[in-house]
Amino acid sequence: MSRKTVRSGPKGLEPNEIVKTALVLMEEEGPDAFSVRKLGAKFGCDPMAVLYHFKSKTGLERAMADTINAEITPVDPSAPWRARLTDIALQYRGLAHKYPLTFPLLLRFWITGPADHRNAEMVYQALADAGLKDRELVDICYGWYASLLGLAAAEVGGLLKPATPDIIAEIERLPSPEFPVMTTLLPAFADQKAGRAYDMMVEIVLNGIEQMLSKS
Amino acid sequence: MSRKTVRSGPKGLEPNEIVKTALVLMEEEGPDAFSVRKLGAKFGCDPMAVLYHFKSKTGLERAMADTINAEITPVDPSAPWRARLTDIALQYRGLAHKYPLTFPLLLRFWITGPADHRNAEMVYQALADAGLKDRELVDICYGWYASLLGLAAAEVGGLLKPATPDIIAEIERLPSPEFPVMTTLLPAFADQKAGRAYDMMVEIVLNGIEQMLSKS
DNA sequence: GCATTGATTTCTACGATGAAGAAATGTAAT
DNA sequence: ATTACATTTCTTCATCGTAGAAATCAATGC
Repeated sequence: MSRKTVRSGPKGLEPNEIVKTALVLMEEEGPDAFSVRKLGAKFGCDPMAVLYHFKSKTGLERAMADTINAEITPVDPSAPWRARLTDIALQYRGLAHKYPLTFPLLLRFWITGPADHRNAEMVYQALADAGLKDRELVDICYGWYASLLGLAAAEVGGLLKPATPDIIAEIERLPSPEFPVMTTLLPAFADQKAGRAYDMMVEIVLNGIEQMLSKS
Repeated sequence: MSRKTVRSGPKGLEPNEIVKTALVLMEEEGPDAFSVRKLGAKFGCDPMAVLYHFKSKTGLERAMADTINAEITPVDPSAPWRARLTDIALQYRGLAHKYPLTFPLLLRFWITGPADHRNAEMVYQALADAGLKDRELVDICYGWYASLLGLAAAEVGGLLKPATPDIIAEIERLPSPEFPVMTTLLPAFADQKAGRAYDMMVEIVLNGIEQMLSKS
């Protein structure tokens, strides 16, 4: 009546709203401190009320993952395949930066739901238009997706930030005999500005795919 | 007096042994059911005794991550750079298969500890030998590492296994209006045998890098 | 209007978890 | 023996996810 069309229940708790608020909470608290109880508190309702709409906390998290996946906007199907894939790649990077603490969920579930399928469909189409077929098509779609998520997750997840000295010291005390000079690289890692490495890797993979096309 | 032979404490609880047992427990229980208490039980000692050696559960997990990283065996420095990188890539895939439930820790910490640095050093060396320099070298070392872990994690983490029907139905009820034909791809995803896609992606990235070399 | 039905929401309770902090226990050096 | 120090245990606490029963509410059929 008062609401749009039909309210789902006494409190009008809608799954959509729950997920949206859950995303905010996750970004506020981080994956460790994120809890169903705190989420319930945000709605002023019992924790179990929100869990009712998803069967479990994991179900909720899956829905969160799929919801941010749904933020990927469709690419122009008439654009060249490389442009389409680059577009998608940049969008995923954007997602990772917008939801740095939620993004890792995508690598926990890998296949999240409908939005995920829609996105994979775009990649599939682009690769098909590039001229790939059958098994190669499937394999590379899979590979593209996995490496892309890895890259984006690494960028916001801490490949930039080295472990703190005391943590290193802690682990150092363990088994490893040899020790590397590589640490000099770390500051350079931290120089990772504006996703230069990301762009470069995307380019490299696309070039590799193109080369594979010309060979077959 | 002598360090090695003497046990560290009353119970002779050694960090090395703890981590080794922790890895077993993690593979038995999975990341959700893995707990410090159960680990303590395996040693017949108080849970806090194991936490004493690592400052927190997270510290222990970091040590676990670095320990499996340490299983990567050094590559032959005299081999051609492509062979070295391929070797490393395959070793990471092996790690993922050996510790499917522990491997995701590598994507949680990204930089885990000494063993991690040693491995990165090998990649760095290989890329340097390939002819890369400065910023490109750093960027691609970073990108190689991130996409590699993404690929390996995806293979054992479930990109093969589609979400169960009821989970899909659960999420379907949410926002997404359109729905794709892409689902037809999923069975083909599941056909991922013996890491064909993995090999192909490694090849593609290496080709892309080589191409970048010839351009500059 | 009223009872029924089915979908939500709340309540209570349970077992498990990570960890802080004090106390106890063992080992080694003086 | 005494001291100093490293390791282990014990107690306790706040928090967590969720099972299961009960309560609440909207809508439907009569």
